[in-house]
Parts: sequence; structure tokens; C-alpha cells
Amino acid sequence: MRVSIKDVAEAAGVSYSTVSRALSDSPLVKAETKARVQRLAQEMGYSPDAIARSLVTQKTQTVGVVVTTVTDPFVAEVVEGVEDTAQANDYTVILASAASEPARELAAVEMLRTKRVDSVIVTSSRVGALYLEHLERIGVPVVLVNNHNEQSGRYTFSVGVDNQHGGCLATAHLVQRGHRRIAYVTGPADHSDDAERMAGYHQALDEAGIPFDPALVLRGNGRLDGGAQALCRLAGLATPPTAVFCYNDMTAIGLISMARRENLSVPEDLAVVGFDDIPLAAHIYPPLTTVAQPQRDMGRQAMNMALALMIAGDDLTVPVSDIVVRCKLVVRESSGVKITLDCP
Amino acid sequence: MRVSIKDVAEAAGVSYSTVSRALSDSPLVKAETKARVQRLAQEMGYSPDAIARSLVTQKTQTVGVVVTTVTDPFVAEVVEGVEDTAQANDYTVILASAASEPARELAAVEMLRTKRVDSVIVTSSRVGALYLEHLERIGVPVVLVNNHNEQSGRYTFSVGVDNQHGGCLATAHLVQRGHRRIAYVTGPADHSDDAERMAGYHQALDEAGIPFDPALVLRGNGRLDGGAQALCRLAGLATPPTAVFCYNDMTAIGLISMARRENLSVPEDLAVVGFDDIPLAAHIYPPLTTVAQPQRDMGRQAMNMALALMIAGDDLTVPVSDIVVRCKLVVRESSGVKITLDCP
DNA sequence: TTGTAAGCGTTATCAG
DNA sequence: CTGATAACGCTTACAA
Repeated sequence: MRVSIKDVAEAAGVSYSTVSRALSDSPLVKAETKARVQRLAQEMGYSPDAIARSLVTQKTQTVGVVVTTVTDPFVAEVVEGVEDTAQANDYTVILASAASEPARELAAVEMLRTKRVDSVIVTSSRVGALYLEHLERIGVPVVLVNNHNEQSGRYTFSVGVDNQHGGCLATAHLVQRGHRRIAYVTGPADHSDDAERMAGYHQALDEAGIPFDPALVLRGNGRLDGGAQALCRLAGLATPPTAVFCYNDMTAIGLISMARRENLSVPEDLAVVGFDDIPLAAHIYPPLTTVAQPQRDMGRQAMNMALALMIAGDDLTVPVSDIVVRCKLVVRESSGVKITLDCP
Repeated sequence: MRVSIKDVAEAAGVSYSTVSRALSDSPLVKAETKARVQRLAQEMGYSPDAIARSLVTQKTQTVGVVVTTVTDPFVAEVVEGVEDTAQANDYTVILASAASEPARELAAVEMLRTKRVDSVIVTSSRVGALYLEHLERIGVPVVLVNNHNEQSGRYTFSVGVDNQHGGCLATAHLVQRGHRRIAYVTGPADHSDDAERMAGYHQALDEAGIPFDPALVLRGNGRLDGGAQALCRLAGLATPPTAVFCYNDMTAIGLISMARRENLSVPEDLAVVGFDDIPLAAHIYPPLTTVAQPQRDMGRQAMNMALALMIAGDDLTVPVSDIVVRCKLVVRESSGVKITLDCP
């Protein structure tokens, strides 16, 4: 049997409310008894029961994190950032992967509701289109990461980069390097960040006076295989592009890998730009030019925002607003720029 | 205010125990009332409170997953596997990253205990050396992934590959390709899997009659930067190796990337073999020869084992034993074998 | 088939 | 400063 607060009370010869106070270091208890109780609890191997505590406090000190998959390095970094600051603030993370399957995503949200999480953080999914109302119904603050927050609700906020700006940066870079036929490989369907990045692509083309060619937009899925398949389709085009901007780094890496098999060299035959700047981006060959997002920091900020919202509670006067973090272009060799570096 | 079982009871004009039964689809309640109650609960937006439920059932339907970092693709895959089968069995995952810091790892375990998880799964950390006893004290089944399980305790089991065999496979492959000076780059300190892989390295050298040279063992950390640094040290050696076996793929990728900066070509100047076969391994350049572990499946098996242990409870007659899954060498170009493939 | 009541381990509100 | 006692929302004997 587990030792409860009652057992400690008995052993210490005090009432269990005193034990409760002593353990929560309440000033309402004599220093001496406090010390004795604490020592005793320690000795007896007492461990507080968060379940029981939550039932009365109506707080679980828990946040739910919904992701498509932790297998995507971008997501992993964000989750790590969330976990990091959650831990530092005595919160616990419940992880739910939804594998981009609407049904699982819905189920995950329902489960988080049942588990009474104090807040929910959602990373790049099509939540907006799909189940924002479900989320809001659970009645706790929701923070969206890289998800457009249309109806900035009473409790729903977002942190993300300016995706359109990023997409524009990437595409303009390729334009500047002399490319005219530039392709875009999309991410998974219905993700708002994908739409925004593509809008940036459009914008850059417009600004350069390059007509938009729908044949140059290829559907990917945000994963390696999506990029690889896109390359095959690209390579089969009558007049293939000389450059390609990819929804994210994983797509770009898959695409580059397949290009090699197809005997296309990057960047000579095809310049490639990604998005995210996952840690690996600098380490593949050729090193990937990409739009960097401060992934881990975004996770931290999301958690901090959740924290702020939870503290604010029903107090609507607390000012919280969506956070837009800076993204920037990181130029490496995949877009044609040669770089040499020495061993540090 | 949230709608509770009592509210539904009132609305339905029945006692709340009846509602409880109806919602858990108990056969002890008339079909008609059951249907009515369920519909009503639905309409009123009732959502069961897992906290309250757990308090009485003494089960949380939750597993704690302790990792070094989800940022390592190997770990991410394992976690995904765990999450996957957890979800399929109505369990929820609490994630705790410990960043290889003993203090955080300890804190994580304590937190999982407080949160009353029904089981704990630990992925590649130095748990064995560090706090196995802490884990056992929490009194729930523990499953170790790729962690040597010395004192296969009453409740502690493991799933993993035969690391020594894998290390041997990798090294023997390099020997077979004619290498005599083969280096090993270690993982983080005190990880049992690292020690075992290195033992395999030793074994293969022995079997080939190659004397072991301690100068060829370099300390890494299981991450990109560790591999990169190792390369720099290797390159500085009087007689550098012609091949290197790395603790894991991330190390290998970091090392290869730095080799390129140093104008060493892989595999011509230096053959490289990794361990894990993370999804990216096939997509980098040169494609990485590595020892493949069925990562996601290992996660699934770990969760299934936890499930079995939880069901077994105190029934010691249920036979559970450590699981060793097969690992195999996947030969790609980084160790010198040219491969050509077409677009599928 | 349904209702009553006890209890899960805490915190919190009163009195003393 | 300390001790009863009432919740918290639910499951589950035990009665009816």
C-alpha cells in the first residue's frame, strides 16, 4: 500500500490537515512540527498524489501538446521547447500525435479534455479548419503554433512566424540568383502555414514580374517521401524548373536525395530552398539554404503564453496577443552559394 | 461551470449512479434509460472527468515516457511507436525530456510518481546506473528501451537490440572492405548501449586479428556536434583511420558533414558506418551505411510490454521477459559501396 | 433495474 | 497554531 497523508499524520501524532499544511510549507504551522512532519514524510517514502490534489484544486498542472508527429524535426524542437519551460514551471506535458488523421486529432482533443489539462498547445495541423470549436469547448487556453488564428478567440492565441514573408524571402532569393522558372512543393493539405508560404512565393514572383505557372506547384506532404516524389514529377516536366522552394526542410531533403539519384546536381541543375532550418539542414550535402524559424524558442514562447493565459484566467483585462517571431533566410550551398569553412 | 454527472442525473431524473452506469455502458441499466441518459449527456456537453475517475479506480490510464531528448530522430521514432499503441489502447502519454541531465531525470521520475502513471518507459539514458531504484520505488512496471537491464527486477524489463552484435556487424563490414585502422566514436557517457556497441567493435577487431588502438576511440555525445568534433580530432591524428564506426547516425552525419569541410571525401578517404537507421540515413549524401534498429516497432513493443505488465499486476505467474529485437546492417554508400537506383 | 452511501487522497474553511 | 469537516466528481458495494 502507498503511504498517504493520513499515514504520516498518524505516525507524527497530528491531524492530517496539519500534515497537509506542513508539506505545502504553510506558515500556519509551527516550525518544529513542520520539520518533524517533513522528515517523517520523507522517511516513510511519502509521495503526494497529484490526482487527489487536482480533484480539489481543479488544476492539473498539465498541458496537452497536440502534434502531427514528433518525428518531424521541426515539431520535435518545438515540443522540446515547450517541455523545457513546462518543466521549469512545474507543469507536465501530455503528448498526443495525430499523424495528420482528423479522426485521431479529434480523439486526442477529447482525451485531453477528459484528462482535464489546464491548457492546450497545438503544432502545425489543420486545426483551424478542423476543430477549433472543439478545442474552444474544452474551456482552457489554446495556443496555436504556426497556425493561422482567424478568430482570435477569447482564449485562443498563436505564436508563429510570418510565413508569407518567409516564403517571399526564399523565392526572392532564387529570383535574385537569376532563376525564372521556380517551383513550389507544398506541404500537407489544408495547413494554413503552407498556404501562407505559397502566398509569399506568389508575391515574390509577382514582384519580379514572373508569370505564375500552375504546373510548377507540386503537392508534397511535408515529409521526405513527398519531396522525393515531387522531384520525380518535376523532372518529368516539359520545361523543368531550375529552382524549387519547398514547404519545409524535410521536403527539401527528400527532394535533393532523389535529385541525386536522377543525376541532377544541386545547385547546378536545380537550386533548392527549404523552410524551418532544422538542425540537420546545415549538415546535409549540399548544405541547405532555408528560412530559419527559432523552433525551440517558439515552443518556449508558446508555453509561456499558455502560462500567462492560465494565470490570467477569466481576467480579460490581461493583455495577451498573438506573437509573431522573426524568420530569416539562411543562405547555404543548395541555392548556389559556395561556402568554405574551417574546423573550429 | 462544467457539467458533471450530477447535472445529467438531474436533467434525466435519475440518480447519478444510474448515470454513471449508463455512461459506462453497464448492462445493469435498462436499455431505454441508458439511451436517454447517453443522449442527454451528449447534448449537455458532458465530458467525463478522468481525474475523479482515477482517484477511485487507482488507475490513471497513463504512461510516463522518459527520454533524453525527442530531438534525436531515433528517440522520436520510438516515442511515436509508444504513443501509437498507447492511443490504440486508451492510454495517454506523459512526456519527460531529461536532456541527459541527471537532476532533471530524477525530477522527471519524481513527477511521474506524483502523477501516478500506471507505467514508465525509459529510452536510452543512463537510468540503469543512475536511478533504477528510484524507478522501482514508484511501484509500477518499468520498461527500458535499449538499456541494459542488469537486475531484471520484479517489474523491470527491457526491449532492445543486441547492441554488441550490431557493433560487431558494423565493424566487421569495414574490416571486410579492407580497412585496418578503424575508429569508434562513442555516444554519451555511461550509456549501456554505447558500451555494448563498443564491445562489438572490439570483438570484430579481435576476430580479424587487428590490434586495438585506444587512440582510435573518440568521445562523442550522440549528437551532430559530437560527431563533427570527433572528425576534427581524428583528422589531426598522426596516422588517421581510414574508416570510422559511430555510436549512432546523428554522430555519423555530423562527422560526415565536418569531413566535407575538411576536404576529406567519404567513403574514399574515410568510410563511415552509423547505428539506428533513422529515416534520414538513406537521404543524406553519401547515403549512410548503418545498423538498422526497428525503432518504431521497438516503441510499440515497449508499450505492449507495459500493457502486459499492467494487466498482470501482482500476478507473478504471467511470463514476461526481456525482448531482443533483430538489428541488421544496411549497406549504403558511406562505407564505399556504389549504388544506383531509379525513380520508382 | 435503480437508488443510497461510502470512499478515493487532497485542500480549504471553519472553529477552537 | 491545530483539528474537524466538508467538498472535489466519480465508481461501486449494498440496499431496495
